[in-house]
Amino acid sequence: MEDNQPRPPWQRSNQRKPARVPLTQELIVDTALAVLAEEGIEAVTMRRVAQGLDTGPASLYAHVSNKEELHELMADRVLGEIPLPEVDPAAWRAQLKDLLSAQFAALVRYPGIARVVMAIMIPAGPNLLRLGEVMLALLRAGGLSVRHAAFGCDVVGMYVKAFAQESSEWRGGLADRPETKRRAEELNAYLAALPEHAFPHTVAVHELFNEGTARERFEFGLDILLDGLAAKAE
Amino acid sequence: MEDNQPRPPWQRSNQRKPARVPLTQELIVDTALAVLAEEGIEAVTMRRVAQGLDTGPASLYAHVSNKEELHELMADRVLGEIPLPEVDPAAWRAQLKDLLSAQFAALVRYPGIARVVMAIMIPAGPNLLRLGEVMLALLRAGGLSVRHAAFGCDVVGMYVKAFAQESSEWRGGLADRPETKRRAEELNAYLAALPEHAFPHTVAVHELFNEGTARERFEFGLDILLDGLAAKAE
DNA sequence: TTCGTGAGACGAACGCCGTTCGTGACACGA
DNA sequence: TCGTGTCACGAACGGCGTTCGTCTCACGAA
Repeated sequence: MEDNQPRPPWQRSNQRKPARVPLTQELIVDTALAVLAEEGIEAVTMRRVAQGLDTGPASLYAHVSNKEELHELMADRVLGEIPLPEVDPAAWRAQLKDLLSAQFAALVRYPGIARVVMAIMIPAGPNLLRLGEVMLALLRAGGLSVRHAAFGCDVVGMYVKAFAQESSEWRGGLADRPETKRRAEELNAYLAALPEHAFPHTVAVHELFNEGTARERFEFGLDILLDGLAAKAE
Repeated sequence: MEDNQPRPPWQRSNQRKPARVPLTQELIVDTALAVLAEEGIEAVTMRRVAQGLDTGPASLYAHVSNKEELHELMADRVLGEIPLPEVDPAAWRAQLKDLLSAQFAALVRYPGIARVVMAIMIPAGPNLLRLGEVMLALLRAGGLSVRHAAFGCDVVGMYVKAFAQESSEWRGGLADRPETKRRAEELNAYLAALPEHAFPHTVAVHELFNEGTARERFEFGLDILLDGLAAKAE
């Protein structure tokens, strides 16, 4: 990150503050994502991001109008990292599944960003638009009507976002050791002590909650959705 | 809400502050839900709730340990309002669909509560437990294995929560007139001006975003999910 | 070379927020 | 009558998003 080479004297001479970086929107988003990856989403405050750039919070507002806008920029960047396939109509189902899995993975990699994505009402970022276009193309290639493709795109996207939110929130909460672990143990004890006549199924199922990775459960629902969408094709 | 009947004098005599109400957890949750219904979720602050009870924020902490706990209590209350059916194995699919629709309706009635429900990692409230039990019973009645029932319950519940969150957030944002309306118009103009060769499907579909009620789209995905789950039955 | 100008960095402050602490009022059993 | 413990609450702390006004400084015109 840092440039340790000795600078030519004519460059050092007239610069009081040694490494004055110009501070762009891109740089701000970079720093915000770094903070997110290391300290979680609620650490991404204007003050914390500014501190990561060795400046004050007021300096950010020249490049970003809001904390909300910063969050949207972060989300767009994260979802922009995933590679988009060339649409192959014969393989639309597999391609769509891969694409959605990649979305899931990208969202989970930055724990907490999924909540931000869910809060974005209108996906107007450039990367989000491209992503939506490809998903629509895949569904159309699968033989769905325009209407079904639109609805299906919506439903499937929401499923991925929601699962990523829950999954990463749980992971983020689990990483913070004492609180969540204690609650999980409490719940286990609570469920084990539950009156079995009143909650037979809950008791029967309760060990499955801790078992089964998030990815497994994610794919279970995803397959169901894709099957259902394929059945709507004409 | 208020009791305007004149009180017997012996009740009035030794009470300096005229209507000193004892301030219980239930009362706090009531007030919080009233604030939520009228002013949205982000108005539900400790200070605002306390103000609604004519007291200071510190007074709440005797009955509620956290803002987070308050939120969970609110969520449990809202989801507890929905009536649970007697499980009829022959009608499991219709019963499940009705139950999920009722969940959706309850979550949308208090705009913003869906986000809270999503953030609850472990549904340990009494009403949430009862709800889960019935959903599991319905899926088991539909012939699913324990494992599939557990996963299906998870998936379906998440779908409802996510859809309610998006839907109510949009509705909440729409009620606040100027900002969201402006963005929607901006997006319409933006999409209309989109290069059609690069985003053919997005352009073709863009009017469907504003059309089609949330409920319609909700049921579209719900039917797909239920079909898929029914197909897993043995 | 000098000077005006405009964009950007930033210190300080405002009004919120969640939460804690210490005090004080008050009902109740001894 | 007198502890005593519960609960309401005023005051305060630290942190947040955001705004305002000032100051620096590169750059083009004269």
